Amino acid sequence: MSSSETPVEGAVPAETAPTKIVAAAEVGDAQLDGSGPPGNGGELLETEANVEVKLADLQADPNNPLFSAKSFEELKISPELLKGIHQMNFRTPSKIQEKALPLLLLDPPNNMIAQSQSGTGKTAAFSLNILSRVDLNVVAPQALVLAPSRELARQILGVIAHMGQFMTGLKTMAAIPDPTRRGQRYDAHVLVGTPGTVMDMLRRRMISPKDIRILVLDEADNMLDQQGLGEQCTKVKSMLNKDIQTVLFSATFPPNVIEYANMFAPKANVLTLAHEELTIEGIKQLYIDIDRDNDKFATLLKFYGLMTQASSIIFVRTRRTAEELQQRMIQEGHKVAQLSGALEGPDRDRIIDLFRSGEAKVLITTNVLARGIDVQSVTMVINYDVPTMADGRTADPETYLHRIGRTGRFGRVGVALTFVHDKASWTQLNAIASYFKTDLHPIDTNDWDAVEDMIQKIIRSSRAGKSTKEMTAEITG
DNA sequence: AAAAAAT
Repeated sequence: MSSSETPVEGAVPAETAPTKIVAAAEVGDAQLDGSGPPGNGGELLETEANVEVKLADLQADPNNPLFSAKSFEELKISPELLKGIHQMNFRTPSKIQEKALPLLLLDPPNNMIAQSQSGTGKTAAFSLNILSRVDLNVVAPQALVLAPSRELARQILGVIAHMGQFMTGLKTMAAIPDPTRRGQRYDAHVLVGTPGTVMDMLRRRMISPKDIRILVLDEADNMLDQQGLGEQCTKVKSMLNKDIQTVLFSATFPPNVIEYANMFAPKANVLTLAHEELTIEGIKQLYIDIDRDNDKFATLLKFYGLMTQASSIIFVRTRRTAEELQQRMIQEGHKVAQLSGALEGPDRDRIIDLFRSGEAKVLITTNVLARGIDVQSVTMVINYDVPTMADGRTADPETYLHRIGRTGRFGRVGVALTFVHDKASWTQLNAIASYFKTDLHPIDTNDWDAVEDMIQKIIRSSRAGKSTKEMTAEITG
């Protein structure tokens, strides 16, 4: 739209595109030497992926070193904010942070549309931009972040509050349904909320739009594309000032939403990835062929022991399945938590917090938690149901990618296991694999010991904090 | 189908 310029690769050595995901390295013996978990620094996040940078200003050169931040220190941010970044264990900007931060922080502010793989530090990037622009002397909403779920909104708020902990007087608030605050004004510098609630609060004048200068949509493709969410986000934007900085972030931007994204954030600087480059190398993608639908539950039971090695998420298609599966697991004597939009807000808060703390290790959930949720102890993701579109038949590659992205956070390794039980689910998984040009590895059900051993190794490596860079994990010999 | 509103 705004730029017809030829996309230019970023100022990184042009690596060969990672077409082969079927690497044949061996899972090294995890060195449980207490080297500790990787920090959140970018040094562990060398993804090989090439970010395409398209600048709204056609005169500007994307390879200009000014548009690449090799350190947080070189950015013009306050000592208090820098202290918060260090406190969070961020040492070096990740690839997306390196590219996005200089462009986000320019004055006057530019819009941005940015794509980066799951678990590479998108939240920190837009949070830093927000905090560096907040005027603490004005106690009124100045930045608004919208997310597709209550849980994600709370998580983002936590990151912003953590990063801004040394900014004296900073106030942040969650704009999510809260019966105890009915009718009260939301006078905080930064608000993070869900679209419907924010829209309602703006209408009721509980949120003043007057000083809002930044609007961020996290999981932007989902926010703009999904029926309901899209209208709500558009309505919210229409109630804000016209000249605000609009920032869209996601791991995925399917072709059908790009045009709308460009209208929502016009003249944006755009950072994109080819969809072949979206899969995270550290996530070992497996599938298991199950003969009959009825055997799915029995198969799940076989994995329970592995699931409790660290933390695991089981994704199902419907709220009802989530609840039924939990009941059956409990009947088998297993401890499992369950979360879906069918629960009340306070129960949702309680359960996700139990899962974060590790008190609940196995969580059954719907797509409500498919996107954005960052629990670094998650080593295993199980797709009990293959993700499909609304019709229940067509494969949903984006949701698959977001689901498996709940593991393998910040360069760690993880396992993603998808259940295939009939021709339809087999076709769907194949469509997903070819969409991302990824190979999925079959689990050999005849050699359970080998399966257990292989997954065990990955989990142990993950728990030891081994990053993909340190250790290339593999499954098939 | 799920999510998203105190509609």
